[in-house]
Amino acid sequence: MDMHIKELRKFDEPLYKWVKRGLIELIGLGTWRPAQAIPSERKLADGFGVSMGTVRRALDELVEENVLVRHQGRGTFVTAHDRNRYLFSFFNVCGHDGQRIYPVVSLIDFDSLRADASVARSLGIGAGTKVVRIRNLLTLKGVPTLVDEVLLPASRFAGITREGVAERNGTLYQLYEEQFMQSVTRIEERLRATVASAEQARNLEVDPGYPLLHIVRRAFAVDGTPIELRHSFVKTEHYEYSRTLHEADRGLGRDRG
Amino acid sequence: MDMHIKELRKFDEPLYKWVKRGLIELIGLGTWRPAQAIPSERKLADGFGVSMGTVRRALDELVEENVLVRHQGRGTFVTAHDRNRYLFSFFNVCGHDGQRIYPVVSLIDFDSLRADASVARSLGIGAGTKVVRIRNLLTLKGVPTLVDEVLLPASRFAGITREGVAERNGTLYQLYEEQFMQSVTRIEERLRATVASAEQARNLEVDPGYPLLHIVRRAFAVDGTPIELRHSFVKTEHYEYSRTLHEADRGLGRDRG
DNA sequence: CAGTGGTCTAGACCACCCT
DNA sequence: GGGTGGTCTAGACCACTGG
Repeated sequence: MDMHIKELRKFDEPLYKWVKRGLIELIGLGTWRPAQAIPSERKLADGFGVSMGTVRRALDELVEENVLVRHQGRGTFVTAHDRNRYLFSFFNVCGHDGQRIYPVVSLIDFDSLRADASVARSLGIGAGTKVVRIRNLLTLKGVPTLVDEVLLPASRFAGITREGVAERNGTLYQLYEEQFMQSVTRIEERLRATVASAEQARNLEVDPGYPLLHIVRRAFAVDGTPIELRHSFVKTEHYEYSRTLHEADRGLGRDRG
Repeated sequence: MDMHIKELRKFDEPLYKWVKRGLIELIGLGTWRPAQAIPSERKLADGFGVSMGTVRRALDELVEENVLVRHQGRGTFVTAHDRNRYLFSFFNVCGHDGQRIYPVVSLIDFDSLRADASVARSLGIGAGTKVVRIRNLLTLKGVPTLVDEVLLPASRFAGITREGVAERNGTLYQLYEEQFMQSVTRIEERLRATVASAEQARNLEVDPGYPLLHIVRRAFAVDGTPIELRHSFVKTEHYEYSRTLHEADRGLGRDRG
């Protein structure tokens, strides 16, 4: 097994939380890649020196958070996020009739800049730190519908290039996961109404001043730290933003673990 | 204890699912009212003739679904849908800093009309059926922020009056639950950007043409049928719409087991 | 203080999957 | 058959709550 768990247990922390943190750490280090199996529950229990029930509880929470997937009789696997999984999870734009459509993404611009105070706070990095900026136009069934600006902390995406982004297969989040070992498990979105700037109007083929849906999104990695800040501007003439909420899905400050 | 569990276990059903169904049944029958404690885990284990771990698993799921609430050292209680619970569950407007504020609601208008084809389809009723219309202005910290129009199928809200709505304590959803036995457990929201009409502008103290967030909401009862159609128009100058999404919260057709 | 839920153990037996 | 996860047991000790 060779588990080098150097981390100490936190004061007053339940054992299963410690096991969970340890597993997140090991996954983050790339010990097991997406779609690969992790050791069996019995082996993990031995490795961590706890009972199977305790390991099971840690695994339960990681499965609930979609970090792991269990297959009876086969094993427990690190979640692999294919195109559909990410799109259906986090792309909430659909037709007025509720129909979900695959967007065609075209890269408008790729550059880097220094984070101002607001961006730095949102990404949990120091002001003046280098961030990568990606700007896209999303077209749905031939209708230019959404422009966005994605900001990434350069330190977590070392080696990212315009070509890598432009020539990717699938979603940006798959790129984060496959190339940079950053899986998105949670997003936070704030929505406002605004009006189109000259450039947005040009891209979306409307007049300046046309009302747009402005979505500010922060995406979080498995360890709970922010890895992306994204501003999206949506023309809602033919498409709209859609979500179903269950009472159990509380709005803020939810603790799933 | 006196548990008259007549229900038989289903074939191939796990024990804890049977316990869970039994508890839901007993709660539905009014054995324990909202805000009342249910028997302790040990007593339930005895009553059902299973181990505590099995009871615990059933309770875990009911807590996750917000049917029960646990308080260490005190007991396990049937959830009461008070003002805070409904507000935090379904009112997603907050300050730009994320701060949640209690809205002050004032009734603009109350009347009834016949459903047109679109409304009828949204509410799952026949075209021409009578619907009640409630229009409100919501003010946050003195700032008029949201106007909405609520449409209810009159048949499910027999006896609803302007006075009953105006003089309610708490949210509309509490009114639905307490007066009309219609608990809201799920909502579906679609968001668009639009511009203020003359009347909306007057109510929200902006100029006509000001960009507004337009939220179309359908609310569903426990049995999954729609009971409310609501159009909200939000001035997002000082407040905004906010949601946190976990990957586990999939958009459509989710089954919470 | 006694009673509650929160955590944890060290197993058991089963259904399922792969070889 | 041998290994996996799925379920279940019959306890243990702890922290917290209320009287």
